[in-house]
Amino acid sequence: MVTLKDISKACGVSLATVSKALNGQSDIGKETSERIIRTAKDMGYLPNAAARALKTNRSYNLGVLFVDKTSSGLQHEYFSGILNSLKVEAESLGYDITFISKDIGKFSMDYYEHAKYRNCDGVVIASVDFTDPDVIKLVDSEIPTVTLDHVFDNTTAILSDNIGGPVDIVKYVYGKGHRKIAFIHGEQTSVTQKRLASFHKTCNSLGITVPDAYIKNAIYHDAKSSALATRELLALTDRPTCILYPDDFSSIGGMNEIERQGLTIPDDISVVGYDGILLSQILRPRLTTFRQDAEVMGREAAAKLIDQIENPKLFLPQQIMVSGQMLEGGTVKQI
Amino acid sequence: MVTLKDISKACGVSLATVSKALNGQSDIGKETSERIIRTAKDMGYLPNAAARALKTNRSYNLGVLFVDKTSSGLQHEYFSGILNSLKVEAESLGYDITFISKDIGKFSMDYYEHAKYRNCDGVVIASVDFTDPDVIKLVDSEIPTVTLDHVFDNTTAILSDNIGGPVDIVKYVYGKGHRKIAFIHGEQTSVTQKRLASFHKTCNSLGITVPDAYIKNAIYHDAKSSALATRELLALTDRPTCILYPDDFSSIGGMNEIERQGLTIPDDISVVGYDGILLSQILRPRLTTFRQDAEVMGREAAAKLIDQIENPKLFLPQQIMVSGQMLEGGTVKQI
DNA sequence: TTGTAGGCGTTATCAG
DNA sequence: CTGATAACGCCTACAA
Repeated sequence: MVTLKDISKACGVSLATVSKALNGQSDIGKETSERIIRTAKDMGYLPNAAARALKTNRSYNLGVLFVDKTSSGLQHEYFSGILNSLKVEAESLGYDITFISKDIGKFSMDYYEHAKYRNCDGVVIASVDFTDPDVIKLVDSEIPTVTLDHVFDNTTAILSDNIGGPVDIVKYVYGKGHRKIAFIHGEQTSVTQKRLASFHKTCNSLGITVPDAYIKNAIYHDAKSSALATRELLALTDRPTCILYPDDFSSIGGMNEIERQGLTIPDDISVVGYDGILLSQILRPRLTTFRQDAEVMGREAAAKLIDQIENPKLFLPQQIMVSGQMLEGGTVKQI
Repeated sequence: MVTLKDISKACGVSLATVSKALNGQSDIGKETSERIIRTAKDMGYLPNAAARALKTNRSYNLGVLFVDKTSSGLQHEYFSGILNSLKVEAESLGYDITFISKDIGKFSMDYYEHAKYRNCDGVVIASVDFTDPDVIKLVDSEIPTVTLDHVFDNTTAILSDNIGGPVDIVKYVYGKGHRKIAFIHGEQTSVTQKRLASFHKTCNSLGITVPDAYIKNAIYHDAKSSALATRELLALTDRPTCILYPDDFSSIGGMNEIERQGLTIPDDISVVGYDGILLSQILRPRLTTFRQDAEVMGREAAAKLIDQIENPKLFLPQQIMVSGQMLEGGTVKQI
């Protein structure tokens, strides 16, 4: 491994001079500087991140918290989309990404300790149980954090528009003539609460009354529970004409159930998803859904976190709303 | 931040003693050792990974190469499944995971340089273009590597059974009475070559002749290209009775095309996928497909790599075959 | 059984 | 403009 020392020998200058030249300090002669940079490249010099981190207390490394109860946040196309754009943006700004978790090896650490141990300059928190005390500890610590889809007091949050989504959806299906709209929602989280409240509010403002029986709970990204909820809805004497699902993936479970009962989509029942993942757009009929912009969410998360890291003086926690958009497919009928 | 020095002061012993006690060296008095460990915990001591890496040349950090041409290897459920289990296994063995890529920040590095810069103890190579000279450079370097689904000379490879998969599939559909079997394959990679060769060989051994027109190329994870290939197959005067797809996801494109032509699955045309991702199991009819065991692949990759890192003397490159299994769904008709 | 001291590769301060 | 030199936090002969 070639170090600064090797270069200093090769160039016949001091170690300090090499360091300065390579870091573009202004107080080095232009010629010397160029010579040093050239030989450094020739010799295949690479800075040693560990040494640099030790000295500067900056690792250029971002932690990412990506766990959910099913341990499969990564399988969810929405989240893997976020991760991907987060990675791309961070890398373009010179930062690497490391997963943060509890219990690394025999050591039992919490998230904060893990991030600290790895000298993370900051942590992006996505897809976790935000009520976990370990998450709160991390958020309350001195480590800069950015949360996704959850607001804490002193942290920047990147938020998908969980109010606007249901508004757009309900207005859309209302415009298609639907008045009996059922809503199957995911497990209790602040995201779910927002979507549900927004659903009710929008229905209310449009003069639609939603029977309690039209609200069903299920589990995100779980086709089975949505199928079950669907079956219950179809068994009602006063059936809904349109069903909103927690997400695109689970809507497939619902649609299967509908078709199993000999009904067709959208002629007998209309269906709307949520997320707008790739999958939704290759189904036939194309799924009518609300697209969350995972790419922007990931990019913003990285950008805001790095901004906070690099300009701590200017830091003000903010909530950044990332808007989505309706994707009109063929699963909602005009009635 | 609490360091060894702080603990040494608090305990009234030397820094070296603390280090030894915390690392479980045998040459420290039992009492002293216990006292040190206790106060370390009380004070909330955490080792500093950077300092340790600098000193020991071991980072307990694994690099992961996860890029494909579309920059979306992560979106592919098969790969995100591998990543997930890789992560879980590595963490349980005390290793963290960092993504490796080209061009981090203004620095333009290749994969090897990036891994070196981050002091990765080893790198898992998955989902890349294995002909990329930068990949070859990394594989040929002194950094331990493990590849997924591709064999290099001096490296351990974790291989999905791309020979056995097509064998099982062809035998299965043959058993269902099919003799006119078409195969739509993904872009040219060694994986594709193996599957294709195995397909031909198996057909041959069963006495099936496959017309050239039954072999179509498409793109992995791309519904559109599979739909197109499907259309061409259906236009043949002597149509296949069964179509094999490059993967589950793209098979949806094919199935849409089939249904758009007024044909039903499996009554008019039978269909088989590849991968056995979650999605395939929630479709109705359930997709008949060959499941690749992503969980085992990820786990083995981590385990073998770490084994190689920790026992370099005992290292022998090996090829580990991870077998899959047929998942019988409802998309292949008995004829 | 414990302590001393040197060094891993960098950066930064301060003199020359 | 350039060069010593002291840290950063940790590990490890070697000495006591």
